[in-house]
Order: sequence, then structure tokens, then C-alpha cells
Amino acid sequence: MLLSNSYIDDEKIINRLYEIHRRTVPKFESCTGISQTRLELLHELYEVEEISQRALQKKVNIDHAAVTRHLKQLEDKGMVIRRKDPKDQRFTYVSLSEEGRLKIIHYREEKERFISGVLHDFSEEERKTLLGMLTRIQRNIEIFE
Amino acid sequence: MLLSNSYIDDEKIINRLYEIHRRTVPKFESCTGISQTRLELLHELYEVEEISQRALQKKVNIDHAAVTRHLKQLEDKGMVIRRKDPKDQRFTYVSLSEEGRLKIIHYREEKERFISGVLHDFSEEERKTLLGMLTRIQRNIEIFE
DNA sequence: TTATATTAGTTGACGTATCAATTATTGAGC
DNA sequence: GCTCAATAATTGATACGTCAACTAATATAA
Repeated sequence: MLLSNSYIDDEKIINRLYEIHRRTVPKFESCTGISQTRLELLHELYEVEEISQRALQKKVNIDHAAVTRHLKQLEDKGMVIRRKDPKDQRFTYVSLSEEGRLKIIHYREEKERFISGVLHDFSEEERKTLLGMLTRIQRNIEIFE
Repeated sequence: MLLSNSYIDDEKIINRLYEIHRRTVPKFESCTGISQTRLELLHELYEVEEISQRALQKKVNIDHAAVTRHLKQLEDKGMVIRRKDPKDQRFTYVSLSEEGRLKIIHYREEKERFISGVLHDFSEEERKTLLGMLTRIQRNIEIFE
């Protein structure tokens, strides 16, 4: 297995991305008290009055199955309200409950604290560069093959 | 919820990292035919004659439980050989089988193709910058709190 | 040497993402 | 109006990572 030095570094990038994710998941949750995905769902709900699961799924770009399960659990916890569209029974509309609307504020404060910690030594310039690079990577993965 | 513009961007960085991971997992596996973690384990085994599970676990930095399960499955597939240390029965030593040694070469070629695709529009300079930034983020996550 | 601590590995419970298959409802073409 | 296609949501199977509890083997110290 003969690999050039520059390839080794490329590999490090991909491995680093992977490890960052693995380390982030538990830290994020223990810090904020909620998972990243679930908070993202709540955040989207926060921005609107009501939205269909399908539309929400498109926004967060997660598998339908996962969306269904998250929303059911959030409903069980009383953070979310779900109802069928009377006009078209295929659609389920979702909205934040009062309690959900209150709780999400605290979650997001903690998320902000977490993000500040993770990026604390990055200049404004660097953050811009990084975001641009990550966006390109994401696009490359999407169009791959 | 009043958030400054720069914070919004920081949030995008973290969300992007998360989404990159989610999209990478299935693409990587369908492209290479093996999961990233499992290939990393095999790669470490490729570099040595034999190694204890414990030492291997420290190298890949994954939970013990996951390591045990991966190695058992790789053993079932005939890619890996495991044996107890006669001197100290607590240790299990792992090594690549001949078949494993052959197969890993193909896997790694596919991985290289995948990585090239993901980073194809990045200059040498950019890759260095990116790796540096990711390394800092990883460190920040580790020392957080 | 015998009780206690440490260490490696395994197993179980849980969370959550994916894909594939299924159900229920609505829409379109004849 | 009736059959067939499309769509939203759900459920099942599978994969994989975490933590916690457990087993077995060895080291330590009284």
C-alpha cells in the first residue's frame, strides 16, 4: 500500500470529520439536554405556526422514518401537537405546544454556549472560510457518483 | 430569540458538520463496500503483525463494546483471526487473515476514490487549512467543560 | 495467602439513522 | 365511477455507537 503524503492528509480530513461527529453527539446532548436533530426539528417548528411533517422533513433533510419517530416522542413529552389535515387526511400538521415554546429557549441558550466553546479560538475570517469549505464538501458528497 | 448574524453562521458550521456525517455514512459504505469504522480497524491491523483488542481500541478510539462486536463479525467473515494470550488470558490478540489482507487493498482503493471525489475541488493549500481547523475543533470539543 | 483492586473483554439496554415495505388517502385517466 | 398511480405517514429490519453492568483473569498488599 503505497500512498502519497498528500493522500494521507486527505484521509486525515475525512477521519477527523468522522471523529468530530462521534465526539460531538454525546457532548452536545449532555450540554444541552437534547439531541442535535431533535433540537433542529423544534427550531424549525419555532419559526412557523404549523407545518406538515412532509414539509418539516424536507427542511431538516432527515429520513421520513426518523422524523415520524422524533415527533411521536416529542408529542409524548408534551412539547409538540399533531393533528391530521381535515382537507387531506394524508397530511399530519405539527406545531409547538406552549411548553415546547418555553423549553426550546433554554435548549438554544445551551446550544449557543456549546458552539461558542467549539469555535472559541476561530476568528471571524476563519469561520467564514470554514463554513465555505464545509458547504463545498457537502455538495461534493451529494453529487458524488 | 434574537441572534446575531455571526452566531447564525457558527450554527451553520455545526449543522453542516452534522449533515456531512449523516450523508457520508451511507455513501461511503455503498462506494467502498464497508463501513468507515470497520475499514479503520482493518487498516490498523494491516500495519501490524498482531495486536491486542485493548491496544487496537486505543488506536481507533471507539468504545470497547463496539470494537468487540466489529472484530467478532470480521472473524465470522474470515477476515480476522483472534486468539487469547497464553501468558495472560485476559488479552485477546487480533490479526488479519490472508483473505483479509487481500480484501483490504480493494477497500482502500475505493476509499481513496471516495475521498478524491469529496475533496476534488480543494487546493493543496486549502486541504492543509481545513485539516488544521478540524484538528482545532476536535481539540476544543475534547476539552469542552 | 487471602481478600481486594485492576484490567480485558463481553453482553445488555438504549438511542437513532438508514432503507424497504406497508397502509391510508387522494388524484388522474379512461 | 372505477382502476391505477402518487403521496404522506408509519412500521419493521438492520446497523452502529454509547454507557453500564458483568465475567474472568491477574496483580497487589495486608
